[in-house]
Amino acid sequence: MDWSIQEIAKIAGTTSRTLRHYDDIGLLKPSRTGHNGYRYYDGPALVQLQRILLLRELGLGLPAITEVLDRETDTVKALSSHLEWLAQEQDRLTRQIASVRQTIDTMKGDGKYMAHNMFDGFDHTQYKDEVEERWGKDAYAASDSWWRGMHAEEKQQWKDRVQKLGADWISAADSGVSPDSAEAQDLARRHVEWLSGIPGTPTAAPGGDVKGYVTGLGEMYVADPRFAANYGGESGATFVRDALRVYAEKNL
Amino acid sequence: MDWSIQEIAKIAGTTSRTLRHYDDIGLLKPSRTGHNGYRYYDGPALVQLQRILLLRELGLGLPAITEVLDRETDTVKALSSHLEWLAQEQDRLTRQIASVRQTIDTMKGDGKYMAHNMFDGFDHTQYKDEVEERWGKDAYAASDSWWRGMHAEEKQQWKDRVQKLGADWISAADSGVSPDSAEAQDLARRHVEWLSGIPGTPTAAPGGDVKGYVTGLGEMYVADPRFAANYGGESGATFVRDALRVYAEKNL
DNA sequence: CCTTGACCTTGACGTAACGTCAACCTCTAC
DNA sequence: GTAGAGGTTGACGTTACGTCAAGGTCAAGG
Repeated sequence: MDWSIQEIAKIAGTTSRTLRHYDDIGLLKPSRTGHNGYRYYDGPALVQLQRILLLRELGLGLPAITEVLDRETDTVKALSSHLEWLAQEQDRLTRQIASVRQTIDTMKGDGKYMAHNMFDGFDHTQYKDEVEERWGKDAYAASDSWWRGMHAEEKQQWKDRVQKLGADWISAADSGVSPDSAEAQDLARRHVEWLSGIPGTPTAAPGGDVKGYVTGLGEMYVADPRFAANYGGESGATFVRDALRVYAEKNL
Repeated sequence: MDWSIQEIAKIAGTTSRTLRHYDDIGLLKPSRTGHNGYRYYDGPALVQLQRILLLRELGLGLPAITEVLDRETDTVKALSSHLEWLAQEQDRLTRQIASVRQTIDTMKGDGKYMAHNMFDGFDHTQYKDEVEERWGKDAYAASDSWWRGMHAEEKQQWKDRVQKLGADWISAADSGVSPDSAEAQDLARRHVEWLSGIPGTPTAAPGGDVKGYVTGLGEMYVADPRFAANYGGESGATFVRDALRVYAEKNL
């Protein structure tokens, strides 16, 4: 008693294409082949097939399954190492989900903060439309008037300061010192001081969450590549973020 | 100021091949192309690239990234729907891990139980080597002596009973009734009664975890296709498992 | 005998995002 | 002139089949 290819496919809950594939890769050969080339499968073949499908559902790759069935590799052993891989994947996914959440929060975040952050080392007029679109006309207008209110020299000074700070961050990151080193922490102090010059920045006054602001800012440097680019790319931004986090924990 | 393909690759932390790929699929075109075909990238291109790499790290597909960058699709929206997908994946992984654990436990499980279970509808002599290998010579010998101790008629009766039970399970499963229906529960009762005839089966006596035994058995019917085949394949085995679980909960 | 439809076969492309040759051109330095 | 480093365009390989495409085979009916 044997079955045609479609029959076992139905019985086992798979497709004929899959069976042909398994035949091609030598995972499951038909028990008999008609003179016309038709594939026929018997009971033991069905049992094998169901083993295969079970292992596949558990996420094993076909090569691994082949090994288990052919070379008498211990099924438990194969599943155990597979389990490790699954655990790693789960871990990676968990972290990725956290990152995505963080990024989303940062992007649609407070708005007040973001609008100011947009000035971080950029010619903000370049981003007018985008700032308006993302954080509203008011946020843009407020910061814009602050900026416009400056004299040319002040503007230049500001830009120079930004540039110097960015350059120092990059060289510090490149030098390989750790984010909690004295050097990095001094940069963090300068960074926070500089931030305080932007209107709207929270202060140590009651209700001002300076600490949250600074750490959130750090996250954003990493999340948004336009900021990251100003700190030497993602690795640099990561360094800045870590340094700011340490600084905020200790001093704010 | 612009960079060659390897230069930005290094700056952004990726490879030149990737950049060529992005060029091919239209995700990121070089800002300039030399007369010799060389690709050159400028600052804005770098920023774009870093955006792309960020989104990619978050797990977005290149088509999705293209859509975000090209068609002004809202990044937050794209990330949000991506987050849903990630959550689903995480869920799937979690369930798969549980299944693999279950299967591993079942396979290397108690041994005592497994050895007996091997008789479940099979000519156990057919599996002598495997039983010995997986659960030890003692387990096999014990069950074997029980089986050998039977008269031919007894053996035949036993086999008939097994066959009848299996057939009834299959027809019940096919009939579409639910596992907690009276019919299925009556089959479960017969199943447990039948099991009690096998030496080594736990009893209601102190220390005998009949409930755990029966539910574990059900899991194994699903996990091992050789058993599943006796109950009409995986769907049938699933039905048996569910029915046994309900029965065990209520009566054991 | 011929047709029709259901079922079978092999062959081959497509999928995601590049890694990895292969064959060949270009630029800089000695 | 010639390395040697770097650039270019193909094109195959990767996972597990889905999905045509083109063409035999088989049972039933006219």
